[in-house]
Amino acid sequence: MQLSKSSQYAIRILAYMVDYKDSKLLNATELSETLLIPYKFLTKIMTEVVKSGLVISIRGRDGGYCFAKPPSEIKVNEILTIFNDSIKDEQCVLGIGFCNGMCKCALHDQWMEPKHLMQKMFQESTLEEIAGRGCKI
Amino acid sequence: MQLSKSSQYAIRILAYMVDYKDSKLLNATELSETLLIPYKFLTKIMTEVVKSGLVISIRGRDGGYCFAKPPSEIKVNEILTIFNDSIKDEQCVLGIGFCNGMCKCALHDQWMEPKHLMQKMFQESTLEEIAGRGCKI
DNA sequence: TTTTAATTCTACCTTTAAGTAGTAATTATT
DNA sequence: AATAATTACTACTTAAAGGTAGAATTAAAA
Ligand code: SF4
Ligand code: SF4
Repeated sequence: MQLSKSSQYAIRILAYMVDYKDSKLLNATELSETLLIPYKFLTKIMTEVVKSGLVISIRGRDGGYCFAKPPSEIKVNEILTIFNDSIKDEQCVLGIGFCNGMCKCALHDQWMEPKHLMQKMFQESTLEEIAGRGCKI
Repeated sequence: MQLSKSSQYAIRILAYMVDYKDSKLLNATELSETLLIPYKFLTKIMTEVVKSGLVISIRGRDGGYCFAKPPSEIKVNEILTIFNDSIKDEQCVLGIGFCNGMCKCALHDQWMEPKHLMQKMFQESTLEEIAGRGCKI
């Protein structure tokens, strides 16, 4: 019952980057050290994030990462989508897979509410919003 | 964002068993075939469920499984506990791990509500209840 | 133009979850 | 007592997630 490490790390990275969105590029070494995320894993993840279009990377000396669009316009769900962790409508706790109106599994009714809350949480929260709360780790 | 296969299967198996709780023992072959769960995996899972004390197994010819206590007294959460899938209070979407009141992660506040709903769902639902709903797969 | 610091690419390694195989132990039936 | 049908045990295999290594590429700065 957790997001994948890739999604977890990506959210933390981008949330951290919000604070520097107008000031400077953040490079992988700095992100890795302050967020305590393995450097090589971080770069692998960020390469995917860059390919998704959320972030721009500048290669070479003095390079780093910055947002491709304002973090106020980036929904958390967009990050999850990159790693295929977005919660789909048909996704079930029990993961049976053939969930339609006809045949629902034993926990279906009670699962709907927390599922929708999580979908809402991910689809409506922007990076800007969540970065404003909590501490920066 | 899903339960482990072990927990998923165990819930389905026990929910199915509720319908036969007073009539007969159910054996692994029958459970495996009707629930489409790999036989060898099913027996492995059931051995753990038996060890947990929720279910009794009768070995040898005409053997099988039956409940050790009425399914109306078995909470879904007891099943999850066997496979270490129970949702702990300190468990986070972002899984950072040092979640205390002092330092909360970016999604903490929004995560609390669905988390509590899921905990409630698992801790309060009995096998009897969930078996009454949905179809038997 | 060389050096240096950065990302990206390709490939691999490690750990965990999921699943399989074979055999031993147990028990009712014949 | 032998047989057949059942669970339990031990060990292995496979697949996926998580993580690492090293070289290639890029671009600023000296
Ligand atoms: S029946 Fe409902 S709870 Fe079960 S798998 Fe389908 S959507 Fe999920
Ligand atoms: S701060 Fe809250 S949401 Fe984040 S890991 Fe801790 S408990 Fe979970």
